[in-house]
Amino acid sequence: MTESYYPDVRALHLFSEMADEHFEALMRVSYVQTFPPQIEMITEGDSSDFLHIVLSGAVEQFCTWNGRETIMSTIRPISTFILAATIKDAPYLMSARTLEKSRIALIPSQDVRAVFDADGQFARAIVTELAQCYRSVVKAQKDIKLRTSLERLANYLLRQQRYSGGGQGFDLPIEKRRLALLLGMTPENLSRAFKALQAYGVTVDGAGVHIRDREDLERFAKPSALIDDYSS
Amino acid sequence: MTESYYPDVRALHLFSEMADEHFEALMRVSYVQTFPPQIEMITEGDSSDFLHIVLSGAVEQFCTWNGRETIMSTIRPISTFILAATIKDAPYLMSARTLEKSRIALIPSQDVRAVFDADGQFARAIVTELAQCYRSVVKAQKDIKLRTSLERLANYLLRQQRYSGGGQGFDLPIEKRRLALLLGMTPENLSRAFKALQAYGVTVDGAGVHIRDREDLERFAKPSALIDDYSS
DNA sequence: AAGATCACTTGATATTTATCAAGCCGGCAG
DNA sequence: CTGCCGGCTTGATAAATATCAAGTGATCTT
Repeated sequence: MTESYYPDVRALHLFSEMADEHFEALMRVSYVQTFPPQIEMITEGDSSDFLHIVLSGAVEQFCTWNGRETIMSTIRPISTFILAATIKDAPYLMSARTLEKSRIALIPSQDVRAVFDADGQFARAIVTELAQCYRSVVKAQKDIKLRTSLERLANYLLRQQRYSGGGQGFDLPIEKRRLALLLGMTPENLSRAFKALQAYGVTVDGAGVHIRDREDLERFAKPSALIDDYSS
Repeated sequence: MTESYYPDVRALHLFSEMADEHFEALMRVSYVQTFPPQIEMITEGDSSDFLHIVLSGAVEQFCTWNGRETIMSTIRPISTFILAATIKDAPYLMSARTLEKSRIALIPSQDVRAVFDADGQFARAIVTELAQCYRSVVKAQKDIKLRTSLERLANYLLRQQRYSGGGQGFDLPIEKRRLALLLGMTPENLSRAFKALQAYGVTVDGAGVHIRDREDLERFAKPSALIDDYSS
């Protein structure tokens, strides 16, 4: 197995500041696996033996209960996931499946915990990352408890537009039926919600979205830094 | 100001393992303040200058957007809050108000961060605490995205029953109008939901709740360790 | 003790969201 | 090329949830 992914992992804020020897130690015990699309890599309730890093492809975290399913987040390269379960040595709260063919690096959880104790910089980075994850879920919680589905979609589109460079037109990064579950609604209602947003200058053609006048949409969506700004 | 609260704070998992000198250093720069009921101590968006610890009384975290309000959690002694904002040195995502007259200890955020770098045990404890907080929000998110309001109430009652000793009767720890917002519904619908749960042996008189047959209610509520077990 | 206030409840109604059942359409396999 | 399949859409309907408007009962205040 090639070591070509080391620099990419090293560049992650989680690993960028730690001592070389500790980074090397982690990389030596980790390995890379390639998964085909639509494979459930992690099932909620299982014990967390590895910290996962998405090197290429895409992974989604989802949860099920009583026959229902919802999507919690989509993870794209290069990022880690299930850090909290790894740290706490507790069962996964979310399942994960590949959306596309994906390369995943796996670092044994016990080694992550060991290096945490030995490397202060790494410990600092883990805490920052965890705090970031925590704040992201709090924002998601505010989004769903304070907004209607139409408002959630409008704000999602505004975030996505910004993320994709700020131009009027951009492509949805995931299928609509998945976006619906991510936003806490059904695919049918997502369809209707897109139509309802035409009144605010939003047009859709397949995965392509066009926002005629951002300010017009913002007047309806009322985006807030404390919900929609994923960088803080 | 008395130092009588030191042992209580020291007993928190967050502070129990750290070196004496570091604990003393934190306590020296911290102070205690007593707030009357219904005081907004923290407003979302403000910068996070202190880590807060509820010594007595009760505090609730809530969020607002576009004229709407929701409650995120209730914090009772002895526990910390807004740890993530303190660590990241980022704005608060949630506001906080006292429910009763409360004594709050305040530790300057910069000192928390400094001791974090100096004390590995403390760093470890912070990470564990943060991971716990993260997992709690994920569970809350699953609760609200996968369940109807009636199911959320049923599971809340089962959790509360267990928490209060497991007997058939127990008292709601917060007002019903607050419970409604915590569960993501209106007070009116909470009232109706209680009535609907009569069909499963739940009776309510004021703050008192009686569950005739736990198993009967569980058949409807379908509690899951991955949503309702707050200890893992 | 009388009046005011507030949490809670109830009923009627409106809105939001989900479900069910087709139908459309583009990609893909045979 | 043709037919099938899956994602998407649409319409009709049902269920869940919110809103509005009273009304009740307890507590607090004066």
